Order: sequence, then structure tokens, then C-alpha cells
Amino acid sequence: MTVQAQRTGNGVQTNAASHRVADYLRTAILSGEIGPGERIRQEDVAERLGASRLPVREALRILEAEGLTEHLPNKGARVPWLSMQDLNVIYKIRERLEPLALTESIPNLSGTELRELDRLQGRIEADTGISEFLTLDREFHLMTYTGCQVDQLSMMVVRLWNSTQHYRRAFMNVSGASRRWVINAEHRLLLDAIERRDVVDAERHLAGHIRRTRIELSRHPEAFEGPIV
Amino acid sequence: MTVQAQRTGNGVQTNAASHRVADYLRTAILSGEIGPGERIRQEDVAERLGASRLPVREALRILEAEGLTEHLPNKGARVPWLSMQDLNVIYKIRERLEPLALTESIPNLSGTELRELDRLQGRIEADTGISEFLTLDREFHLMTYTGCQVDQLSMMVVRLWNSTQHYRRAFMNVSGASRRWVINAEHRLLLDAIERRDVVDAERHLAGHIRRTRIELSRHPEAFEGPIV
DNA sequence: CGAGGGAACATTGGATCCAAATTAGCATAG
DNA sequence: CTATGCTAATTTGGATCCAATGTTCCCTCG
Repeated sequence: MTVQAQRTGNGVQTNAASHRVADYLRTAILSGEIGPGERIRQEDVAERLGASRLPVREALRILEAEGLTEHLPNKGARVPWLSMQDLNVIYKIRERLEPLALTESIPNLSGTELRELDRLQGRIEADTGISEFLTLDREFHLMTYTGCQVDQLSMMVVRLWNSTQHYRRAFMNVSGASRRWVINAEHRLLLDAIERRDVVDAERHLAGHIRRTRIELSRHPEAFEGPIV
Repeated sequence: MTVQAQRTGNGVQTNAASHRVADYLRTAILSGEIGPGERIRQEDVAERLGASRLPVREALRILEAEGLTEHLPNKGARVPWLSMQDLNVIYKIRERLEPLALTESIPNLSGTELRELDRLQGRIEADTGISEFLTLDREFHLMTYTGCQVDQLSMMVVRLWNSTQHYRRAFMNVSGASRRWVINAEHRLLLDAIERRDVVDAERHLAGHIRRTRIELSRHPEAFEGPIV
């Protein structure tokens, strides 16, 4: 979790108010509390966090640059709807970027971290609710990138995950629980390659994992119905 | 140039002051006017643009999220130094992302755009100064991605280019003019594949082009000496 | 002469205030 | 009864003001 906390935002530094607000909003969006299409009123946020509107405005600019919100002049910020095509391309990006992150990470993973990964996968296989499954799955994948030293790369990966979070949830709701069997099997293959420190094999498994998820997702257009355009 | 202007920042919308300021600062950084390590005083910028400090602060948050500046609490913003390792990984990212952008772009490139690309490459081959060469080279590559419909992807590509801009300049200064021959040859191969709409071949040429540039760049550590740490 | 401390200055962080733009509601005309 | 135009309220955009933090320069003491 610390990994996420560190990397979700902008990297290393600062506890300035803007970033605290940004973290708050990010969490709210990722948890689904604020869904696509929903508007974000500056004063609401300011009031809830006991701050003035200024840090909120800065935070919104940050989230906008991260792609988590969109900004309409004089109309305010809101969480954008992604089209199926958008989603598809985001997964294609992940398909190329995450294997790289993994390759950069694997050599630096400690034995402790490998055991932790194994333990996490064990928890994923336990019979939990959808919500927890998604959380753990996310945690698992991001943890495989823990060894990646370059902030810029980790940041991009996390942001890609962030922008798809809402649709993962929607997708899991319509797709059957059988998906989880497939995912678990693929995770085990991936984990095995990581533990052998076989970067080529790990990359291949990961790319396949993401690709198959993307294809599966594109079969459920009802999962991300946008607004009535 | 319109392509850049549209995509350099955050995508489509808005001419709000924050974004105008962000554009100004971005240009200043990319042109080398503000170099790595240099500090950015809010009031200086505000005064120069005839605005108040508030839009400047928002702009700095945007640039921070883009990775163009770093922010130290109570100390202000500055352009960060990149280590050779950072640069290296950024090029590795480009090596994976840009071929994807190209693949997404090629089917949508019009005949006019293809001719424009050819014309651009012609200008690159003309005997110009280093500065203009870098500008044209950038314009050439970004133009090959014009057909890519997904903002998120184009944005990532442009941001990667942005963060390396200063070091490309420094590198070209130390590397001989002979580099340009190699680059031109590679561009021609790439262009040929694009005109044949052969995405596989185009991807291969592009990935190789970037990879070779990265390796060449890593041979010149003196090109990006950071601050005395 | 050098090191440490303190005061004045400079710069960033945050809050409040005012202006501009959009939205919603209401009244009126067709 | 519906549609259109006007007015009022809400909300964002921008500027100024004040507080907190950091920095610099000078003075004093060892």
C-alpha cells in the first residue's frame, strides 16, 4: 500500500495541501465514490476537507493532467466517460508498458517481496467479494513493479490503472466469476516466471494476460455504457 | 505545428489562463530558455505574462504532473535534472510506446499527410543548423503520429519527447554531424514503410531507430552532466 | 579570521474578495 | 399549454491580501 501511496500521486515529495486534496479526490474516484460523468464542485470539496478553494483548484489541475478529470472552461471539472475504443487503446498501452516495467523491476525484487507476492496471490484465490478481488488484483500487479526504479515509468503504469479502475469494476460485475479462474491461472504462470527471474517469459505471460483481459473486456460493451450522447 | 500545439498540453479544450501560462512555460523549457536545475519564480512568470500568481501556480501543478518540473514544498518549482539512467529508461519507454502510436496512426494518415511527411524529411536532409534540425526531427516524428486518435496515447508520447528535449540538444552538440546521416537513412526506411502502410515493418524500423539513438546517447555521458551532487 | 546566531528580506502557501460566465427559474407571449 | 426571453442565483475564474517558511546578510563572539 505504501507503494501505491507513494506512486499514485506525483512521486516522492511534499505534503502540500494541493496534493492532499488531489489524493483525496483520486481515492474518491478510484473507489467509485465519484463516477464518470459526475461533476466535482470546488466548494464542496473545499468544505469537506476544511480548506479553501485554492488548493482544490490546484488539485483539479493535477488530476486533469493525470487524465482522471476533464475540465470545461467556466463549467468546472468532472470525471470523463471513456469510450470502448479509449479503453481498448489504454489496454494496448498497458500491454506494451507493463512488460517493460516488469523487466526493469524483476532484477531488483527481494526474496521478501517474492514471498509477499505469493501470499497476495493466495489471498486473491480465496473466495472474496468482487470489490476486494479488484483491490487485491491491483495490489498484486503493482507490487510486481515495486523493483522498478524509475519514477516516470511507475507513475505512468499507475495512472493507466487509475483511469481504467471504474470500468474494471463494471466489467467484473457483468462478467461471470469464472473469469477469476482464468485470471488466477495466469497469475500463477506469471508469478512462476518472476520467481525464476525469467524476464522474457514473464513479459510474455504478462502481455498475454493483459491482452486477453482487453479482448474479454471488449466483449462486454454493456459494462461501460457512456452518457446518452 | 498545430498538432503540437493541440497535443503538447492537455489535449483539446480550454484557453483558460492556467493553460496559457503552462504553454508559455512549456515552450520556455523546451526551447532551452529554462534549463535543468533552474528555478521558476512564480512572480517573475506572473509579471511577464501580465497575470496574477494564481494561474501561474495552477500551471506549475500541471507541469509538475507532466514531469517537466519538480516541486519542493515552500521552496518552489524548478526543472529537474535527469540522470543517465532516467534518460535511458525514457528511451526504452519510447521504444515500446511510439511503435504502438504509429500502428494506431498509420491507417488514418491521409495522402496529403504522407506527402507532407516526405517534404519534412527533405527539409531535414537539407544542411541546417543543429537547432533547426532538432525542431524538424521532432516535427517529423510527431507528425507520423497524427493519425492516432486516442488523446491519452498521443499525450504520453509528446510528454516523453518533452522531458528529453534538453538532453537531445546537449547530445547533438557533442555528437558529430555524422549522426545526421544515420538518422536520415533510418527516417527514409521508416517513411517508406509508412507509405506502404506496412505497420509491422514501420514498427520494427521505429523501434530500432529509437533503440539505436538510446544506445548512441548513452555513449555520451558528458552530454548530460547533472548538478554537482 | 572564521563560525554561529539573529534579524531583515524574499518567496511560497493559503484565504478571502470581486468579476465573469453559466445555469435555472419564472414570467410572458404566441 | 408550450416555447422563448429575461432575470436571479449559483459556480467558476482571477486578483489581492496575509501568514508561514526559507534565505541571505551582517553582526558578534570565540
